[in-house]
Amino acid sequence: MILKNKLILIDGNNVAFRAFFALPLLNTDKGIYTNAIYGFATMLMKILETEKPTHVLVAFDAGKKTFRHETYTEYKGGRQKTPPELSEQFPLILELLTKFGIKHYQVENYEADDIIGTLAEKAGQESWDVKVVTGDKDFLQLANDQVEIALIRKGISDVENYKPADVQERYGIDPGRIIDLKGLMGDSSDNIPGVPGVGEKTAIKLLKQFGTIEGVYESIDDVSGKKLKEKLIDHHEQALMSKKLATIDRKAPVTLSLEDCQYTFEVTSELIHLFKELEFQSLLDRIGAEETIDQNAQDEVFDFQTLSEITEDHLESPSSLIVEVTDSNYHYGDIHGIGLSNKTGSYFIPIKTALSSEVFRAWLEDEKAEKVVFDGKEATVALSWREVHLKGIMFDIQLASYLIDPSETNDDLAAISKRNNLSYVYSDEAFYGKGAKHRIPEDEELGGHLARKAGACLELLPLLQKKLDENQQTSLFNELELPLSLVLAEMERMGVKTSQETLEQMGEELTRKLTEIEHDIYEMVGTTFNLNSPKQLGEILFEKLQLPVIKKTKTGYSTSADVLEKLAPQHEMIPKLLDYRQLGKLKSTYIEGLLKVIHPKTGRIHTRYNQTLTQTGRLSSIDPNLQNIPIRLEEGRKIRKAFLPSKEDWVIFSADYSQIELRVLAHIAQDEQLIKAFENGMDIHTKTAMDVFGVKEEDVTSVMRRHAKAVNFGIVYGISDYGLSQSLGITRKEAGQFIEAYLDSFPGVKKYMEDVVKKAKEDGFVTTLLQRRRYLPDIKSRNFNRRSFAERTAMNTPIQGTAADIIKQAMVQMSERLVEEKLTTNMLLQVHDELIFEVPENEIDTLKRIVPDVMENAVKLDVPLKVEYAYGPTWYDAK
DNA sequence: GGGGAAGCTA
DNA sequence: ACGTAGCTTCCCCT
Repeated sequence: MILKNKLILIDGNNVAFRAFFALPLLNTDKGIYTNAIYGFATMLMKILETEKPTHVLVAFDAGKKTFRHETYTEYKGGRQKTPPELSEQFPLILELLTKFGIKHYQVENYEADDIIGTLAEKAGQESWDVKVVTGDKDFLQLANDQVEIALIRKGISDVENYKPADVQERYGIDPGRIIDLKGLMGDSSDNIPGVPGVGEKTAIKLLKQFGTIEGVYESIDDVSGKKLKEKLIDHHEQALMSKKLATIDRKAPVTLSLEDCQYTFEVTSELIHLFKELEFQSLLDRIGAEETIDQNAQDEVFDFQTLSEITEDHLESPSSLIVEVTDSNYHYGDIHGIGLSNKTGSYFIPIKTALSSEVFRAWLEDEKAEKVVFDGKEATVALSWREVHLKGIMFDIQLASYLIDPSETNDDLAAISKRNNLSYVYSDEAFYGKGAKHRIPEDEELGGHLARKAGACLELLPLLQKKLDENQQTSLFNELELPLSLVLAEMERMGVKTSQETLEQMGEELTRKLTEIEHDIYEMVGTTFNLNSPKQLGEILFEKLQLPVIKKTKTGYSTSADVLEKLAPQHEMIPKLLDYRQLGKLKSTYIEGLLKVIHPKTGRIHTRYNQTLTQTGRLSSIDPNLQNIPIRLEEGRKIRKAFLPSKEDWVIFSADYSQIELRVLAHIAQDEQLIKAFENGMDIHTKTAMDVFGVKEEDVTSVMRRHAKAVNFGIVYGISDYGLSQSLGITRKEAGQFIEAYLDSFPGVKKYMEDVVKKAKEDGFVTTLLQRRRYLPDIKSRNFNRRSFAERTAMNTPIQGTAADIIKQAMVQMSERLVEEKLTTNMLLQVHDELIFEVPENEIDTLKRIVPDVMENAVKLDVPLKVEYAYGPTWYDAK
């Protein structure tokens, strides 16, 4: 069988522009912008994978002037200049194509359109399959039985394929009439005038009636509508010229033959090299290039010694210390070796040697022996499970790196090293392999890796110290984050006692209810299907039952709770479905999920806090996430009954900041109104309602208060009229008026919002009260969505981040205070604005005094902080 | 194994 | 086409 040739023609300029504007302004360590290149490569790979072409060509526009300018000097006039951040990416896009083995081509005086038109025609005549990839609708004129147009819709990888029938379906005209359509309606992006006042709808109507522009003018008397007729007559010439401009030349002087475009799929080492240079890790994964150990790293000789006996001489201060854990969850993993580095050298210590050495154990526990670590919390917890109490951590590379720039990859020592021009460390992923390929090598090989890691930490110490200092983050590091990491280590190691029986009982009840609901639904609908599949559910609701489609997702119908609520009156199964969703969530995530992570030896759940992840400075919690245990609905809230104190007659004691974010806002914005309201102990939502709606306190209705509350949330999140309208179910205009009224009532807030965005534009970053930092490169983006998001982030991050600073400070002080007061109380959990303790009965009164004291005075603000507390036999009762 | 939808928290 | 910050589960495709 002879395989049919398949030619892909790509509109290079168009794809590059789209990629550039669709993606954030990515750049490599060396400061090369890569977003357009990345987007181009992503699109290319997708096309090559799905289409498997035999021939490929990427066509580019040549120069500024084309033959179309002879027809109309204003052609493509008024276009914004190509941003330099994009133009500098073009040479690399060409290099990328070369390394893919793909031909690129341009012709003086002609546009990419004409090259593509000419070659598409040629290939079509030879009965090849042709596909044109572009974002420009003009190309639809080329569609025919051989030529299909792939229109990029939004983003970079979302395409819509047009065969002639699809053009007919979408526009109601044949592909050949697209030029008439453009001739009538014009095209603002190419500055093609068309006929003023004629848009897509009118143009299509005319073409359906008369066929072509020429047809329209031949029968101009039959055109209905006096105004329209006049406009057409007045702009006769212009319409014909516009049509000419929109016509793709299929006879352009293309010297390239079809065979010149031959393409064979091949992953070359050159391509891999380029991807590495451009830091396209995800694309490397996609072409199946196993992350190999960096050539540079491998080449660099690294001297180290494997110790079979440890003496004091090996333990200089400071030393970097790597405690390597086998499992990603350090509560469960084994330690498989120790790396050590100081001015006497770098060492690998096999784990047996380490744990059996009295000298080494004593050194680990010696507060005065200074250690530099990478993730001290991990090392502390892992050793603590083995009854070794690590002391003397003076610096944590991971934490420091996170404070310097939270947006960078901070969980990979190799990446941090690279950013600081150290190249001999292997990344853990490359060294151990990932997924099914994960393996832990024998000591001989392992030793080098750990010694290199230790060596890098020691070298990074002064570099990161200097950066912290330049950022004025030294005290944030020393006084807050480093001590906090040790507090968190204790909390994680302690864990929280969880009743398996309680969870199991709740699980059984949920299973019963779920089975019943499931059957009811099947009966009502008359068929069985997977209730958990949004796809199957969508088909049932919107096709079988013909319910109205309220919202769509990228992949199909939306079946989210807000959609279902709107549909509830239309079908009796919907409320059942909502119940099913709610209970199903409880069962799978919370009952089964939590049962899986109760530690078999301690009977407790040991979460891990990620201290180096969030962009705002908050903690996050994983495996399990104990920061999203249900509370809003009673059924879910009952899950909290499973969380208990360790011992009899102890209680769970919970304390939370009241309105911390609005208080922080009042302080940062120095808004007199808001500060006064908090000083007077007012209900802040009521106060907001009074000001926004201009009523007296006693006249604030519950609806007004609810709206005011939503406005307050909106303010904290970086408000938009759209967002507020969504959350309140009001129009965008009304939401806009609420916001305006709010900002008039709180002028300090208004000024803050303006100033913080301005400052972010100047500095490129925003900061919190304690000098935490977040960079916002998108704040200068030309893409409205990206820029708006960055602006909201600029408003929100100092607020959310300062609140995080405050509770972190409180945790450090609370931990010290518990020691000072010789209490046996344990701090167990942190949930962003809330601390949870387990407390023996005889310490409750003390805690009632010191917890609010510490939390309210952790940081001095110009507004009072307020803490509320509660306690009871389970977490559920601490309300 | 990964991406998307959905839903839980502050 | 869109309120801030997260994590886990499920489906479904590769």
